[in-house]
Order: sequence, then structure tokens, then C-alpha cells
Amino acid sequence: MPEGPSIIILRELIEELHLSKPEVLEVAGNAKNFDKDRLLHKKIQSFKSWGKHFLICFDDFTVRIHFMLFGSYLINQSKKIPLKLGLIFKKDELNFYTCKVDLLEGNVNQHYNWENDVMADEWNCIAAIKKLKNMPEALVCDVLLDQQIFSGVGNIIKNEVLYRTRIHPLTKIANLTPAKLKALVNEARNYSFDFLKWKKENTLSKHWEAYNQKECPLKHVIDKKELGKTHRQTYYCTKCQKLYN
DNA sequence: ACGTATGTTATCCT
DNA sequence: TAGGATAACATACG
Repeated sequence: MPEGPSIIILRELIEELHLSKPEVLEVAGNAKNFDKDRLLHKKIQSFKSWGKHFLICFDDFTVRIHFMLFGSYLINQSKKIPLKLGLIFKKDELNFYTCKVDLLEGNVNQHYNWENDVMADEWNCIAAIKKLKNMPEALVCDVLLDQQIFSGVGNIIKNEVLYRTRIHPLTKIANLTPAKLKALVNEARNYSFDFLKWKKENTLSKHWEAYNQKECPLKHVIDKKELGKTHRQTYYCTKCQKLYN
């Protein structure tokens, strides 16, 4: 569920309901880090997302849903596992499970820089390159997971972007050529949209070239190691992906 | 059946 | 004290 494109899919499914500023008639669930009565009888102004964050925006506060690793949602359906947050409108309902729910005070724009979201219209690749240049010692396998630079990128996107750009995960930012640095940043967005398309078609895993693979498309062995300070599983081909040093 | 994981953060160590 | 390791969340998949 968790990476950025999956949140876009949730947003699109809600759009298809054609709710216009729906009033919350009932609030359910065991989310208890804020008073759920805050939402009651208030109108939702918009549904937004920032990377892996799903945002339900009210007049002067926003409910933030983060699905973490195991989170899920159902629209106009429910299931047996404990409900974290349920919002009931006149005709529809949204149910969120196993997620982190937080309430952000004030205008949502004060909480987020939309330029960091690789899938947003506002995405700013120049700003991303600038941030990367300020961390020359960082490894590419770590920076791709940095939500302040590549909001929405997760471990699948990380591995696929590194394979597509033929960059070894342990390459330091300082050692990338300007062209490779640019390719890295551009592919973070580009692959995210392929992810979105394939996820909708239910063919995402079929298109993986490195993530979860035993061999790359050229039949070389794929190595699998926990790399970087993030210690996330990294799948890479030492023949196809160059270590810049 | 069991091991692993598309993620993040609080807390406990050193 | 900064940093790293660990646990926690509680589900789905192969």
C-alpha cells in the first residue's frame, strides 16, 4: 500500500465518488491521539496527498493518514480488523485500518512543501538537485528514501530507479557526474508514474527489473543486501550498475 | 507454515 | 550526547 503512487490511487478513487465538500455525519474507529469530535458535522474542503501522506483537509485543520507498512483502506466496505478511523458521509464512507492518524492544526500549506513530492505538479527537480549537492557524502541508496527530498519514494521505487539509471547503490552523491545526478532525480519521478500505471493494471511486480528479483533483465545475478544507514533491502546488479568512485 | 516486508518513530543502548 | 540498534505497529504474500 505505502509508496506515493498508491496514495494517488486512493485520491483518484475518492474523486470518482464525486463528493463535494462532504459533511462528516459520523466518526468511527479507535484513533485516540486527538478528539474525533473535532471532525463531527464539519465539511471536508479537499483531499490531498504529499508523498506517502494522505490528507483530509478541513477549514482550519487537516487529518493526516500514514499507512506505514501494513495500512489499508476500504471505500463503502468494511472488514473485521480493528477500525482506526472511519468517516461516514451522507451516501459514502471511508474506512482506514492499521495506519497512523494525526491532526495538523491550521492551514495544510504551512505543513508541507509540495515541491518535494515527486508526483506533484509542483515537483521541483532543481530544488532536489540543490539539496543533494549539499550532502556529497550521502549514498544514493539512502537519499532516494529521504522524504524531504523525494517525498513518495519508497524501497521499491528506490531499487528500480537505481537499476534504470545504472547507478550502484553505494555510490556517493559527490561522485555522480552531473548527467547521472540529473538522471537519478528525473527517474525518481518518471518511474513513480510507471509504478502508478502498472499498479492500476495489476502488473506492477511483473515489471520489476531489480526489486525482489533473482536476476536482472540481462540474466546477471541480482545481489540483495541491507545497505546504507537506512538498512533497507537493496537489490542491484553489479554488472549493470556502476559504482562511481 | 513461516519468513519477510512498499515505513516510520519512540525508546533504549553505547 | 549523538548515534545506532531495537521494538512496535498487526497484515499480506509466496
